Amino acid sequence: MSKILANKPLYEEVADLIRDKIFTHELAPGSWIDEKQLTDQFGISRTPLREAIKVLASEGLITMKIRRGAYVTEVDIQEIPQIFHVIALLEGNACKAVALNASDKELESLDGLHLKLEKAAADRDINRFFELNQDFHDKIQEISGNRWMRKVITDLRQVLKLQRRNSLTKLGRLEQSLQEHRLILSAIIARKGDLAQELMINHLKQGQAAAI
Amino acid sequence: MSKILANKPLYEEVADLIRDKIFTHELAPGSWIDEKQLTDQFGISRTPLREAIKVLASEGLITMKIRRGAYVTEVDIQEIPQIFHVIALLEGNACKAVALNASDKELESLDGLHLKLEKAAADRDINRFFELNQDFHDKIQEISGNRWMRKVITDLRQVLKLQRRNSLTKLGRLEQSLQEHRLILSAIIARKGDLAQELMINHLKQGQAAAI
DNA sequence: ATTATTAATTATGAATTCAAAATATTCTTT
DNA sequence: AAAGAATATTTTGAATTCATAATTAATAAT
Repeated sequence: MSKILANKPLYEEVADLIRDKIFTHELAPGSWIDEKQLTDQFGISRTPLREAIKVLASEGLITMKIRRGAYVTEVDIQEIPQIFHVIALLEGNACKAVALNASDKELESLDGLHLKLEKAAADRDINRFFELNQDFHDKIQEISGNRWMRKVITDLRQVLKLQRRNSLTKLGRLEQSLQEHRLILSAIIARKGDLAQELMINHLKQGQAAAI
Repeated sequence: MSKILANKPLYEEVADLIRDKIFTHELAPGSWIDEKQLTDQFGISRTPLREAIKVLASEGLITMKIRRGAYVTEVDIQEIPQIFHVIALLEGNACKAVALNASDKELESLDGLHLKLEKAAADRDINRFFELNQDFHDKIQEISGNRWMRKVITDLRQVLKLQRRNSLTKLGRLEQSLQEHRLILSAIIARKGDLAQELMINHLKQGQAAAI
């Protein structure tokens, strides 16, 4: 690593690197973590690597077998709807809260984000769309102001990323997702809490269907 | 430790021990983790201790400051309602699911648990009551069958335990809590999903009020 | 006596070392 | 040649060691 004056502990940097590898499927679900290979690759010792592995295990991304090693968690396909269910419950509720309580200024910033999303879609910039799509959801949670709800959703989305590869890349799904966002946004702006909630839940259900 | 053939990795045992210390307030919120003191006390080296600390940090129980150490997380009092809100949303939903989908056998086991709870209350066995109270909630989640929801609730309850000391020990609260459980159980058995959900949410709101 | 500066101590972050368990390989034996 | 036992290698779990940053203590200067 040879980094002078790190602002982050090494084990966190390493955890980030491994997370990336997991999400890009460079480390695919079920594959074993080769400590030697990774320490060589990262140029670090086993200590911070093993600390990182333990953290990822407590996030559910990695599963540890005692005296046998650790492997990337394989999410049982039948658990995917369960995870979506929890996310939908929470994001739907956050959405309702935003519709009912957000300040005009907050709604403006949400609207601004959505505008960028429209732009990315028009440009057919899939990666940017994907990123902004995530930002839109995250912004709603931010505005709703429940730090803990946000953390839970973030963690669960992370686990979903183990499985899902390309739900948004499916032709037509992008356009449909955009349309759903439009509806959600207008319900929020119209201060229709229940409608916004329902639309968000439906939106996530669609995403789930596309993911499986 | 000097334990031959451990079935759990040492760092997990240590994490459990530290969790206990945190919940009993032997390690109170805000107090710094003294690595030397703990390694001496547990008779282990710093390696597994530090691994445990990192896991607890990712659970939110401990906060780490780089090159400065780790301390028991102090939950901002204004965040408590946020945490309760998430728990209520999830447990309420689980409760509804149980009312609508549980098998008769599962309801029987839930009823059996409640009976023990009544017994403990009659015996004025506070500790046992507290334990069974937790089991009752946990059983509902188990029956509802969403592993991930359960994990989320467990983690959040853990954070709550940082703060709350003795909400159930308050005179009268025990009896009231029991009465609320009775209502929830009968709504579930009567297969009234929405009512069961509402009662559970209300029950948790009461608990929150008592906790603050 | 109080503040600055420097030195000593302690604590943290990370690499290395060591012991034991698991896996792979070789050597028998049939 | 195949199965099983014995040995060697690798890998994991945990203690120890080492370097550096942070804190405390001690000294000097105003």
